[in-house]
Amino acid sequence: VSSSLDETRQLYEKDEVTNSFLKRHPVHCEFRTGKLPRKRLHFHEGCEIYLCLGGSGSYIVEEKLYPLHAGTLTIIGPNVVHHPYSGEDSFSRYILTIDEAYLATMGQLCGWKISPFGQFLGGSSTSSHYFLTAAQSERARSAAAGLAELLSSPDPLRELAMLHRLTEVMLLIGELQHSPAEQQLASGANERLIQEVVACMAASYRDQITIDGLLERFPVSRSKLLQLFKATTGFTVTQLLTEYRLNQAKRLLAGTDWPMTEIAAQSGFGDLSHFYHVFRRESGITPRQYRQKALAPR
DNA sequence: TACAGCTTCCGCCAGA
DNA sequence: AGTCTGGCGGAAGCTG
Repeated sequence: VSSSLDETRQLYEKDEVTNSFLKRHPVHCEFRTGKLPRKRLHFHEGCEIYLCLGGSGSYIVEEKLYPLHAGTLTIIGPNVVHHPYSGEDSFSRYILTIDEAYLATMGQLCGWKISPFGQFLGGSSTSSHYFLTAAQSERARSAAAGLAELLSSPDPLRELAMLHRLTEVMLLIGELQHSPAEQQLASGANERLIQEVVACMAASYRDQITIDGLLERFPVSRSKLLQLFKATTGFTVTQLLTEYRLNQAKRLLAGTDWPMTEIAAQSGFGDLSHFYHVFRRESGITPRQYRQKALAPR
């Protein structure tokens, strides 16, 4: 029992990994390959740019489900709930994270009228998703590879070189935003089904949701829904539901001084005792401890 | 698709 | 009074 408790503690720390990266340096870039284990739906500071170079999978970002395959580029705003998933060993990607303040400084230099994230994400949305051509994909890959290499280099001109690489990435994103037709690859019926189910769950996780309720709205066979959902998202239906609820609870804990009864109710937990149990199990600390950590000065 | 068997969840109560 | 843990039984979810 104690070892699994340690594991959940470590999971909580992992949530904080991106934040601590950005504290040390405002830009982080890393290449990873291999399947993604099911982890937490989570949020962190800074903007995340996710470039997929091989294999396929899917990315839950708030209420959206984006398909991932070679040449997809996903941009996620700061503190936006997300979770990438792939069960394939050949899945490879670059993950680039940029500190909010750093982007704001770049924005000042470039004379952006709206916030850098608005500029970056194309308006008021909290995320965007693009399908790159082979040439665009190669540009993004080489810039990301350059960034990753520079991070471990003692080069005195490193910061300048990184800024150069970063500018390449942002120019590409600017092009993508202004390209006339965003070539939305037609997704299959199965994929659309799960996209709609995820959107439905994200919209109503505060209420009681049951599998039967979902089946009334989406008339497919029970086993098909459950199996497809798991294969696509990496979560079972109730697991994802709990993830949405926990993240809402975390936001409310950090952002309000509401009592636990209110936090639990507004997050979709019908029972206070159950809320405490689940929170403890999934994050390793109690709700009050989470609130204290979130409010502590950095 | 239907179902059996197993696991996990959920709401409730009691108590620290 | 508010926060948190433990345990229980029925309900619901999940897998093969």
